Amino acid sequence: MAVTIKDIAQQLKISVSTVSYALNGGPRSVPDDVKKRVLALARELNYRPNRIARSMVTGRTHTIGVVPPEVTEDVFLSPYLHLALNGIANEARKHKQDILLFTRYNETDSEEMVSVLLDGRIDGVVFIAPHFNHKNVEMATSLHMPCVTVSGAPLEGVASFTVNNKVGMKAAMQHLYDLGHRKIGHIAGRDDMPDAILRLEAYREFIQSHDLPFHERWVGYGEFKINEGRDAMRKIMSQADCPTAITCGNDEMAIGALHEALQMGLRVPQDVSIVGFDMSQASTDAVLPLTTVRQPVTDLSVAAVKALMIFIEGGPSPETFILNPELVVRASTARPTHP
Amino acid sequence: MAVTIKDIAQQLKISVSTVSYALNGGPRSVPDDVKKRVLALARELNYRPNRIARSMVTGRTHTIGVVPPEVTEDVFLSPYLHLALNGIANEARKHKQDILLFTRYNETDSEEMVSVLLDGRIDGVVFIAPHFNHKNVEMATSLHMPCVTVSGAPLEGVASFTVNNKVGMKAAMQHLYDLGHRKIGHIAGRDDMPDAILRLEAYREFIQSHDLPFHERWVGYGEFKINEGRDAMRKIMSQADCPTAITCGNDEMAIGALHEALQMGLRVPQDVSIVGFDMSQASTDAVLPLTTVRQPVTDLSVAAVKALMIFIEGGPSPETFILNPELVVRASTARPTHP
DNA sequence: CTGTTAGCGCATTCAC
DNA sequence: GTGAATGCGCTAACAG
Repeated sequence: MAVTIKDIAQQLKISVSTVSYALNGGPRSVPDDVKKRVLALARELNYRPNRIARSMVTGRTHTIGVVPPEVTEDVFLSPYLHLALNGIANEARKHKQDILLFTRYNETDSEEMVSVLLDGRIDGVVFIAPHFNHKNVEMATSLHMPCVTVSGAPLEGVASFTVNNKVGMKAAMQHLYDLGHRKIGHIAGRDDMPDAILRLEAYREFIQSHDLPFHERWVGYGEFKINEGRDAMRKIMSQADCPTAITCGNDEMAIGALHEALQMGLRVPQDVSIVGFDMSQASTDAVLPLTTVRQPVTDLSVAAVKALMIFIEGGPSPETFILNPELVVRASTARPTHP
Repeated sequence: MAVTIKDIAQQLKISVSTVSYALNGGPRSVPDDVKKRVLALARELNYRPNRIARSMVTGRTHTIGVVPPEVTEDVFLSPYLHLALNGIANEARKHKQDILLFTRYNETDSEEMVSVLLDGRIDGVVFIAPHFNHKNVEMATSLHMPCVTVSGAPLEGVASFTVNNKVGMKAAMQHLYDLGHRKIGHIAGRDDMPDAILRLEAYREFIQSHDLPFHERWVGYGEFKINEGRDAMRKIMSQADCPTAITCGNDEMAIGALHEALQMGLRVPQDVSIVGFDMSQASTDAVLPLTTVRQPVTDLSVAAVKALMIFIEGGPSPETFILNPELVVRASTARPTHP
């Protein structure tokens, strides 16, 4: 049995309230000698305040929740999630908040999911890249749980911290266009992920607005993973009439595409240019540094937590923040050698 | 104000215990019609059980804590941590446990740290690669908090799930030796991290037992990060008399070493062979797939959580598990061309 | 079979 | 200035 303030009170023959005030340094003052004795005994008995009990009465837990995009095996292998988590952890530490990682809610059952969120263990929650169909976020907000999202869908009444995906992909396309590319393909991410959809749309819009040739067979689909990038690349580049450049929904698929291209005997960037999205560490460490669209996920996460904390502490509601991403030109793009 | 079982009881003019039993399906039976009405009203009122309150009485939180090796800015960028976290999350989900990530304890102040751990929010804790000086782990254990460690130091009375670092490094050295290498250098990790120390020791022991030449200037030191691998490699390989092969304390530094070698105009593996440690994803995605010692961190984490849960649920204490790692030979090693 | 009640550990209000 | 008492929401022992 753990030692409680009651134990201390009894041994010192004083009341629990006095002990509580002495331990917390207020709000009511306690004579110095009494305070000293309380502190001494607390240390001697190895007293640890029970935060659960404190939460019951204060309503604050000093813990913020983090909900990953989905709950499947190995979600925590996603580089995107790492960056977000890192930013969240960095900022949370500054606010003396710990992080509760939800591992087991059920995306398909909003009821259950929201119950888990609202069960009292957290003061607020950060959703990482929620899907379009993520009713949970809206439900949680409407039930007065402070929420923000990092990336993902712009949702009704929920502040989102994200980059302008269309601006980013447009910059990638413009870069290729300026280099002289006219036959440009795309490897898109999950079709239920807002970011992926917007990037694909921007690709299509650029193709149209610049009267570039478009073939559905120049577009591949994956779920943001490296192997899917490989598969899509193989399909696209093994056609007789294939593009000279590829934009990708994220860096991982771009790296997969890069590896596959090399394995197919293509030279990058001479035979095919590749552009990623995110500027992940992997894109820097790749065989050759990837040209990519920089999405400062860590910074966005920091901003999201900052706004969330202000709200939790009684400040104004967080507001959506959309950053224009910049293109980072590195070694995976060049002018086409045989246009 | 959130709705409670008391609200439901009042509206239905029944007792809170009946509501509680109806909601929880036991331990005492409730007539079907009453149960039905309770469930209906609960749904209608959007009732959510408060887990904090439940924890107060049951003593269980269904949350396990995770403590990173240290709490500095950007710890969550460590690939090693990702693998561990991923395994922990995978297994935790199976046990319906969420994860509390400690972001703010102070490693230098064990008192404070332990207080945070023991404040009632978790049922047990996984320490990831604790340093040698990690008094906290032993203290937490002695205060009856169920603990396990993944990797890191073998600590008094705490079950550790780790690989045999010496066996792993020895295998790496033997592989190079068998290829014909006699001049072998090493890039070691942090000198306060048990794993790094053991790997360095194994390197030294192999050198001695095989009567290989040893120079302190062939040994570099880093903190497991990619840039430190670069720096160490540059120092080592820019000497007139330099090694033909390098073993590294982890994959990240090996990748740094690889990049630096290439940048220095050296061919890998012809001019210099490089062996990593971990078999991280990055080691597979690198410019050329790294020969490395496979440390199945994810699997170890899964095993650690499994054992932890058994203990939490009243089973036997977890026991230390030490796995012999295997060498994975890939493209970064070959026989020396000019020995 | 069901209602009343005693805590869980703490912060805080109320009464002295 | 200090002790007693209340309640946070819930579970489970106890009493009817």
